[in-house]
Amino acid sequence: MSRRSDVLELAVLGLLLDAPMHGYELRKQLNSLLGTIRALSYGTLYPTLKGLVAAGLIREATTTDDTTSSLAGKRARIVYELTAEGKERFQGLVRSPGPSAWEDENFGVHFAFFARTDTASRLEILEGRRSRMQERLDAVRQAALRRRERFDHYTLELQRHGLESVEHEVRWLTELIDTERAGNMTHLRDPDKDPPAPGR
Amino acid sequence: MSRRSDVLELAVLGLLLDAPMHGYELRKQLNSLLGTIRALSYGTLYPTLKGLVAAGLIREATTTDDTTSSLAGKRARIVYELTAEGKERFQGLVRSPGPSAWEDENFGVHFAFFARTDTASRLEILEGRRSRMQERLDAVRQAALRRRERFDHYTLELQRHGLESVEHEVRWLTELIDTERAGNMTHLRDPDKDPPAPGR
DNA sequence: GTTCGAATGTATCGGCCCGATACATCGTGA
DNA sequence: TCACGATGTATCGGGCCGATACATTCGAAC
Repeated sequence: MSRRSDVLELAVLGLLLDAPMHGYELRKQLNSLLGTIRALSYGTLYPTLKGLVAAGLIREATTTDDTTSSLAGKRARIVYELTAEGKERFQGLVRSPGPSAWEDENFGVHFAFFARTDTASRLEILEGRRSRMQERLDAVRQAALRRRERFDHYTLELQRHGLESVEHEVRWLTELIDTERAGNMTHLRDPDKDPPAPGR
Repeated sequence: MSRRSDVLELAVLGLLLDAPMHGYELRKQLNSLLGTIRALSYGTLYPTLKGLVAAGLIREATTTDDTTSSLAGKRARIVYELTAEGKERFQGLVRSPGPSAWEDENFGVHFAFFARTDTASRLEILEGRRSRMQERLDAVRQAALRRRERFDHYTLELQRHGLESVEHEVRWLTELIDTERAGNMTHLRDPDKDPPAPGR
């Protein structure tokens, strides 16, 4: 209930922002969206949905098509939609650098919903992530210098690969930041629409 | 008890293979070894140690230095060492392609203990991981082709970055496999010592 | 037309593992 | 001497996963 992971909440609210959905669809969309990055299991999803309803961020909207309704069956099928508080909450979450957003597994989820926010928030989060990755780079390099001989060949290879991966991410983030800044320049006056610089 | 995660067990047994240790040291070594890859928390470590003792894979060896012993204090300090079954079990684990070894977070741990096994096992695991990564590559590329237009700019960027990361890992694995094969050629007759091809 | 399997849909339960926390001792430097 | 940080063991609450159960609907094969 209390320390709900933020990022799951963000994902559910973000998807419901596009359109009302039921749980099954929610899971499918998220898993196709994030692919290998992160999966959402039913064991997490349904309790989360209940929590969000209890918190007043989403609400149940029973299906409009009653073509099936005789009397007994009543196929269970619960469509959820955002409340006003839910939309507000999503905006708060997607901009917030709340602690969990910086973790390796969570950052990608956060990023996947960037299209629903504005350039300023995007830049803040991208830069926050990049500076953290650079700190990590420095820390690992320091450590490597200090006790290089204590490690065997394979551990060193692992370190090297890890380092290169982080460097790769830093380059990616820098690219995105530059694009974002360039795009920001060209259409300063409408913060709602956000066609991010054309080039793919 | 039952479905113990394999990789934790591997790590603990692997470290104890080098030298007997107590929990605190175990945790420090592992976290410095794996750095950002994976952390081991006390909430996991101590139950795991108990489980391993119960399974007869490790045994408690009370500290030899009794310089401190007056009578009351008896600073709690439990040194663990491998049993014969433990060493056997480790060899089984480090070679086994047991399901958990292929997960993203676990493969690195497995890899970190490569120095304790032989070239054949290393090659099997490296190639297993590579082929899985290539499958993932294909799957993601397929998916991207099929429904490219359904995703927004940021989701596509996420996909691209993910793809590049996997490609990077495949290149790394290929390098390692080549080195391993070359090293295997040059000293076929002693599988115990394994000075893996000099180049860093 | 019927039947059978795959997709759609909701829900729970056991369990791993993390993060926080508590408690105790030791070494060291101000 | 006294405080603080490192060493050390241990537990507890809880989030999230994986498996599983169960019901309905649709399409394809026969």
